[in-house]
Amino acid sequence: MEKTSRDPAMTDVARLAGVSHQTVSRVLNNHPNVREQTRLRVKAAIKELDYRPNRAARALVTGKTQLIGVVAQNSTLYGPASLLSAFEEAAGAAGFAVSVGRVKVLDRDSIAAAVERHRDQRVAGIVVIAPNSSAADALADVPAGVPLVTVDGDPDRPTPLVTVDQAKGAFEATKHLIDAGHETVWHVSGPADWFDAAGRVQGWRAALDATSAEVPPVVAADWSAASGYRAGQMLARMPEVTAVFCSNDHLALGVLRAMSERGRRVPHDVSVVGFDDVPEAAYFIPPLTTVRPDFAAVAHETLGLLLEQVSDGETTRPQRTVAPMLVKRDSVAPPPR
Amino acid sequence: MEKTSRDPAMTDVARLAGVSHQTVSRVLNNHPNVREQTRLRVKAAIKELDYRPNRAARALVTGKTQLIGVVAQNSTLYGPASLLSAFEEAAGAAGFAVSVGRVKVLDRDSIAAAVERHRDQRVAGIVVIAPNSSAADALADVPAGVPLVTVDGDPDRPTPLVTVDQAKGAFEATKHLIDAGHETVWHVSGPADWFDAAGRVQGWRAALDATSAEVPPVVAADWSAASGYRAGQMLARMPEVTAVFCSNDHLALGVLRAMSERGRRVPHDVSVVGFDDVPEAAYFIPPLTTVRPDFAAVAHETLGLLLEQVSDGETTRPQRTVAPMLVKRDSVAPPPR
DNA sequence: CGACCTGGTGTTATCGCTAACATCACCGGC
DNA sequence: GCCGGTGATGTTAGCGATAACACCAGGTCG
Repeated sequence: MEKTSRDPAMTDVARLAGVSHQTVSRVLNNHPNVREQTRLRVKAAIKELDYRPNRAARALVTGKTQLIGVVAQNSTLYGPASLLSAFEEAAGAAGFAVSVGRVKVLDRDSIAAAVERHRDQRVAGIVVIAPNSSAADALADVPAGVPLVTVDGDPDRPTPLVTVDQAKGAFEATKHLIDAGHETVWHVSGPADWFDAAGRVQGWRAALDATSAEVPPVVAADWSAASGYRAGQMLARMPEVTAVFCSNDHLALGVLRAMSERGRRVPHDVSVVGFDDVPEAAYFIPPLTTVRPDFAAVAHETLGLLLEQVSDGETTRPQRTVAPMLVKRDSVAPPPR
Repeated sequence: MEKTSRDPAMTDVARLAGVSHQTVSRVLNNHPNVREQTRLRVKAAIKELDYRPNRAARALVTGKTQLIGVVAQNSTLYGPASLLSAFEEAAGAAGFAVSVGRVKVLDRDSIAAAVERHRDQRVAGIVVIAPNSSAADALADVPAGVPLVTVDGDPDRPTPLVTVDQAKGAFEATKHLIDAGHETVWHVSGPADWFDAAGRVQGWRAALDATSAEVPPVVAADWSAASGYRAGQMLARMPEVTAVFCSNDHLALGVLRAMSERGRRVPHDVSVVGFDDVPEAAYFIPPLTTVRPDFAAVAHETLGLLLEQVSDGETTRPQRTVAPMLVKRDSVAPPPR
């Protein structure tokens, strides 16, 4: 039986088209100085042979790959998962393959190891989804010279960074509640070491300060519905609580449930706003008013920033922020009189 | 300013160690015929220069890459997301990089395009997460000869496939309810075109048949909590319903909530079992008895099957199944008398 | 004691591509 | 009508690894 012959190479295309392999290369790379007729002949030959350029050979001679490495945590949290998914799509559309290095915990060693694996692969650039402080710390170890963009990372660090404008979203959510007539707004917060959570606290506080509203204590939680439920049980018992801004939709779901169990109707007695706009948010009872981050936009900005670094070596505007959008549904109403 | 000189190559290591580059290659690839002393000298040189082999060069000469392509849907559903995450980890541990090609919808064209992108990259093999029938259909277009493993795909197709044993998990869940004393078990199902959902229906029915229990009509839903809630509202009104097996935990959550709103206590009045064991399941009220698929095991099997194909060209046992585990919590009790 | 193996090493060719330079026909301008 | 420019193409030289073969010392064996 005959062994399957090797994949067609550039010379095979060249032979079929009656040109040199270099001309084939020129056609492939859209060089200007190729006669139209020749270009067509070459393209026909490429199609006929189902020729695909060998990326390894190209990478070898150019010293560049079309690969982007992403370091992400091994979690299924909505925010990071959406971000990753959006980034893969954006990079794919730009002709880059995305290699994902998963990490169990966001600590220094794991992240350093994941970055090393990517460097071994000679990725063109690396994106790190670093939503909490331990992850951000780990980036100090990454040697300079590797194009690197942090997503969801520490806004106080000078590394190139793209984030959702958490503070702005939180500000708008809070202001929306105040505008509805609430005297003040309580806040159920995510984990303190997450930048997302910190930014949302900051925006919430700013909105209260702007109208000289009293600032109640932050109710600390993690990102889970369970912890939102616990926080909600507490808040439901306090009659002065008429408006709650939750750091994400799952927390809000927990609060919604606690309120409902205590007989406090949403939005009639208590208004609730979330953050993330998870797919189910519109099906909560009542449909949840929330803040929608534009993950696709974050992904695009990230890719742009990274490719800028890849080509220029340096970046002029290292930090970019994407404004989220308030999505009004049915969980906000004026306070009861 | 001096331009950063190029990365060290094998010859640089060779020069430093006083050997030929071929000897360096032998050390790197663990060839037997290298003197121990030489091996150590070479290793020291590698370390000193922080040398990393150029994968492009290796791929060029060997014709193989260390890349695995994965095609997955652009969704954040718990099952597929966990699977992807687990696979990335497993492949990473085995020294393979994983390139993810996201697809917006699981239709023929999108999947074919994603597969083509991976073939362009000359991945060693491709994994397709194809949880519903349209995705499985699309695989008919994939040319033979590319190592390919389907995860969560159509069990009736002859392609190499790894799945959770949905039927077994559903069987056990249902049997657990029957063993607790329930006369029959109702089922809230996922979308009919998903294999996961179909397998769970099948297992549920088998368990009922095995004990000659009456088989109530399937309550059809999608995967969302919202649809589970709607199904639950209906079931809660029917006093003869004492046990419900839900096709996933989110559905179960919706059912739980509907039951609670109607004053039917879980597990005292109605028992509920879910599927997936999402992280929050232990924090539902009551903590949910559910079926836990072993995503890590699925990932390992998948990788194994793929690498077998890569090396052998053919596979002997093309279909593998991973048994899930029943996790007993507090949502199951004997029926009320 | 010379032929032969064998473990350790070096030399050379090669993978498929792009960059750089070479070639050549043809053009316009003085 | 010769010169230099320019557009279209071909030729050659690597990129950095592995594979195949060559080589050489030292031991084994007939």
